[in-house]
Amino acid sequence: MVQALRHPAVEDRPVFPAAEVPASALLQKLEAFQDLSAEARKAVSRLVASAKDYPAHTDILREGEPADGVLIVLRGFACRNQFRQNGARQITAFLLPGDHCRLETGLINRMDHTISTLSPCRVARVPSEALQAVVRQHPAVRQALRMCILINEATLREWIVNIGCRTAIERIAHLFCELHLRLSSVGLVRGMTYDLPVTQTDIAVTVGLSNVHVNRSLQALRKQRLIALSGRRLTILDWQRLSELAEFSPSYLQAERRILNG
Amino acid sequence: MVQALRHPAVEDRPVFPAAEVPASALLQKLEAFQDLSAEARKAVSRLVASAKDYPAHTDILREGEPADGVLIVLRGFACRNQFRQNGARQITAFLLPGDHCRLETGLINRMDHTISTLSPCRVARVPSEALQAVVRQHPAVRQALRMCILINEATLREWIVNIGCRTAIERIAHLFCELHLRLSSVGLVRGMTYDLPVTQTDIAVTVGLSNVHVNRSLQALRKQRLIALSGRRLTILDWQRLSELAEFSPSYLQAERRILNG
DNA sequence: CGTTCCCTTGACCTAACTCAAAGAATGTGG
DNA sequence: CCACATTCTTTGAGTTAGGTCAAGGGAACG
Repeated sequence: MVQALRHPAVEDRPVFPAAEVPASALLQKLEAFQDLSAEARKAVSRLVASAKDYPAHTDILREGEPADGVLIVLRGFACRNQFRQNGARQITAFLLPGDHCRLETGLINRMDHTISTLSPCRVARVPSEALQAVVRQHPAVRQALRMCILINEATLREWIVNIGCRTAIERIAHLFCELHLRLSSVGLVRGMTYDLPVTQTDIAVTVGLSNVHVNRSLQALRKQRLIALSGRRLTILDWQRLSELAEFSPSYLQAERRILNG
Repeated sequence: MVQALRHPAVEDRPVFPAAEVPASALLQKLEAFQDLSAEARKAVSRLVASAKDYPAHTDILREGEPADGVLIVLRGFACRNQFRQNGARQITAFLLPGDHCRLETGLINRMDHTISTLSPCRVARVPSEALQAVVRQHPAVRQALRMCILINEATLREWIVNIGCRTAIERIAHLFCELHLRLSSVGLVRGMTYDLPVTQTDIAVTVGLSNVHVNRSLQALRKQRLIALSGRRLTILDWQRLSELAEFSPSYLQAERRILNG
């Protein structure tokens, strides 16, 4: 069922209604880096079997709470948040389906920031020991997870560049390109469209702008026919021009580019 | 030899002339996290024995070059740089004495950014195998290095917050507080003074501002008697107020606060 | 002792912010 | 299924933090 997305006159239904979200994003992501044996797949699946559902805008782990192990997002968008005393907030990472984040904070095993959901999420919390066991038995899993960690780090650096020296439009364009690639690697992109279950204020807090200015920049992107965005569904109308505008070079995500500009 | 630093009327000699930089910053840093046996210390020392000296403003590793293993800075300030096509630059990390950075970039073992010196540096490049060997024999070293990695990551997040939602003055104040703590953990702070062998433009490129505005913000910090800065030597005159201004909370560095405000 | 790099200052500009309020959606309870 | 409440998005008007350009003054370096 290929979609005709030539015109932004799009229906506003989600691309992936909750029921038909592709199964294990986690496996899909890991297998992009390493072939996994049937047992490895099973072991990984068991790890996340006890995942729980969280509504949107809910804290999964608050700053100061003791924490250990990893958190794995299976469905929905979550994020890492840091707060300032004046109430200002900064999102320092998006956690998409298949993403994991380490919770070990070293000596002091307490969160130094908050992890919360942006949309409704399904999230597994995996204790260190369980993870260690799997990783010890399945080196391929260890290797794949290590790749994820490297990518996460490269992404943090890329975000610093984004916020540090790009204009408002460029920042947003860059974010959209990044999300496209990350989501497509876990099968959550159809054509050039993906669900972006996030408010404009969330985007603002991610790229270091005000919500008003994000709104205006989005309109500029729409006017230039680079994107269509409504009802929390984003379509990239012109990948070529959008990625050029953002100076987006996907190598930091270590993903093969399977972007075909429709 | 305690210094009288009540007045910013300071002599402009470096705090640590090249000759008397404290020996192995690396060991000092690792031992802040883990006690090391004599053999472990020796093994680590051997690892960095082949360090080379680089002049200021020199690329150690350029974007696109194949790379592997780790880089360990023993003396001087280095940094990770990312460039934009228009020539704009963003520093995404400071590499201080004792800091290391992984060079494995995963599948594609190529640098996705450049590492260069800010001041003259002594840097060791350690191949994976050599490091692996040491780490395998000395779990304490592995553990300490793991801590460093977690701290590096937390620092990246903190920088995103810094650039994303603080004012110019706050950003610079935050950077100075961070550097103070990091340098003091490797014995490179005397009283409240440390060498900051970096231009104002470097600072600008670090915190996402223009050099002109950094200059003006520095003057504001001086006028408020929070810092003294001249001849590449920084003195924090009022840690209390400076860290409050920056909303600096040192926990992400996992260092015991041994800050005594003179 | 000249050259180069760095810091400083001034004048002007603009990208992005704030405040405020009106429409759209979306959700909720009756 | 409708009425109400809430949360988002959009728009307008005015402000400001920080940028740009340009040029002079120091300090450092070969």
